[in-house]
Amino acid sequence: MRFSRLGLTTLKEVPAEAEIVSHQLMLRAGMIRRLASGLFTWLPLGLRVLRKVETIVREEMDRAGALELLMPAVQPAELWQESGRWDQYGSLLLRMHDRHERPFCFGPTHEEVVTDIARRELKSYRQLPVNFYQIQTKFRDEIRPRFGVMRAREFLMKDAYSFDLDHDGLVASYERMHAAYTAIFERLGLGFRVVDADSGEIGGSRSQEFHVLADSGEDAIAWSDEDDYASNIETAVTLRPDGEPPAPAEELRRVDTPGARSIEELCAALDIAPRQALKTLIVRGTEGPVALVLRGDHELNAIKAAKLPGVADPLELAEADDARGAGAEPGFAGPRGLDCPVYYDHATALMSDFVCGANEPGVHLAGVNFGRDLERPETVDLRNVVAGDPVPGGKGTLSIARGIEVGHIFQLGTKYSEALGATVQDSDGNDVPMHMGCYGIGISRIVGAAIEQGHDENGIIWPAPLAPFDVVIVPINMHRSEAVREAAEALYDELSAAGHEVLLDDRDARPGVKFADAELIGVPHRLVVSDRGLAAGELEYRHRRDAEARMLKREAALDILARG
RNA sequence: CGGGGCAUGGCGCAGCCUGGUAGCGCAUCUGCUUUGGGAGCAGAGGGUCGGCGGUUCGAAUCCGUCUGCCCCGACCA
Repeated sequence: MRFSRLGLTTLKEVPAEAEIVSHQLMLRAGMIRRLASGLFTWLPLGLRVLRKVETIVREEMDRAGALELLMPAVQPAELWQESGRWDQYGSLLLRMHDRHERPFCFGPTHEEVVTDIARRELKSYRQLPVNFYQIQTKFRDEIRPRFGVMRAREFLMKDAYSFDLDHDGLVASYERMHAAYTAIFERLGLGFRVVDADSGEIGGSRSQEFHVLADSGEDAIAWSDEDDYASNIETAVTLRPDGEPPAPAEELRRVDTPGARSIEELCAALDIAPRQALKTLIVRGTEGPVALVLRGDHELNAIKAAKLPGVADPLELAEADDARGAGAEPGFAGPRGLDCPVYYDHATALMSDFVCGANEPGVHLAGVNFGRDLERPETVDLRNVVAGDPVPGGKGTLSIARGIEVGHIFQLGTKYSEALGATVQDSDGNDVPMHMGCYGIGISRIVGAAIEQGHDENGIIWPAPLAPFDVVIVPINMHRSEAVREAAEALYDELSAAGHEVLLDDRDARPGVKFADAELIGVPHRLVVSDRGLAAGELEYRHRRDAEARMLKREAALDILARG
């Protein structure tokens, strides 16, 4: 490809709409352009990268024995009514009507459609296992699209669905996908981690997420430094600590704390550390409010809390009046004297001489102790893990990093096959619902994630398998030197013929402009052709990751490229 | 949806407070010079100042309203 034919305009300045590096660089490099919130055009340069990801995913899915098909993006409402999700899915689902006023939606996912195919096509256990997949545009009407292609409303996704006769078969299919995903992310050259995850709305028993590690990631993931435990922080388990709290050293007393409604304000007012305070949250319950009590420096885990008996799911704070009805004063709530169920987090078990709300405006209690001022509580897992927490398996401690969720695999079980009547005959001639798994990869999100992981102040640094071109030829003064032109053209032809994806910067521009664009776009190998080098039979070579360029004999430079 | 902000050529911004000729840098086009890290000079094109309504002799500027976009929260590949 000749640069002059690429139709590309790069930007020196960062468009104001872009918050994170990957979005900024994709705009600056001319990979994408925004059409509306969460909707993007992939320009030729960006599309080349998207296709690379797509190709690798397709090859590995095929290798794992999955069968590619292509389902409609637009789906009839009746299928969603059959599964019960037409009403459940909410406004994430883009709904529409055809000319006959029949309701449809733009598919956010394809469990319903694929299960419909399966119930029509799969009749016998002898046809199983089957894994159908597609690479297709999805639409989810996200409440807040952001970060460019990372959380777009329209995006490219690989979604796969496995069908097995029984649970054991499902587990085997699931393991095959786990292995295929691992192979995919390794081939893509991305640093990633697999973690246990909440199965969420989709339902089912087991689920794991594949995260590309990056500081800008929206998820926090925790893993063990000694065994293979790894989990999204949403589901990472905290343990009940061993031992007893220290004996009380202080008397229970009231302290005036006007205006100290948060832990931060309380600690500032009393000059204590957050871990010496108790945080009491009053949330909605199925029968009146429920109190959740945590150590002041810990964060409530809403997913864990919503699963506790008597707590409303999804988790919501109680109205102030409801809280007062249970004896709690919002902003100054504490467990003492409450008239509602109270859940204590494990970590509170070892606290002594702590501070908590007195359930009166402007007043807290200090020197509070369990066993004396409060009943010694049963504790539950309520909080997010923090770095240094013990690993649930018992060995080592947890580390925490941020990740971008690029893949998610689920064991669905029979939820959809039962709802839609997707059964096969087993060897005894009985109709049994198939056991399903589903497996997603965010193709377009991976492009953004790769940039989050690979960039510097000059632009993108692609992993080799994703680069839009693998080598860029920068001729110096090509438009004045016939020798340079001929050498550059010859090199271009030779490398192209050898199977390289070559970008020839044939623009009549100054070298600095070409260097800057080559680095912005992130082409891994750069060859500079100049009169100076030609006289010595040399080319200048520099890898995108190298600090300095070096002069090499032509053959030596070509040798580097040949080795990839 | 709740809270906050912004909207002026393709991109980044100024002008608005205190109403009166729409401006700067980058990008684009032409010419000349230049040519190893985002060149210089000269010239050119491109904006109904987000839409609608109001106030006024006169609105980018003041008022109202709608829309779009961005940020913080819940959601997700």
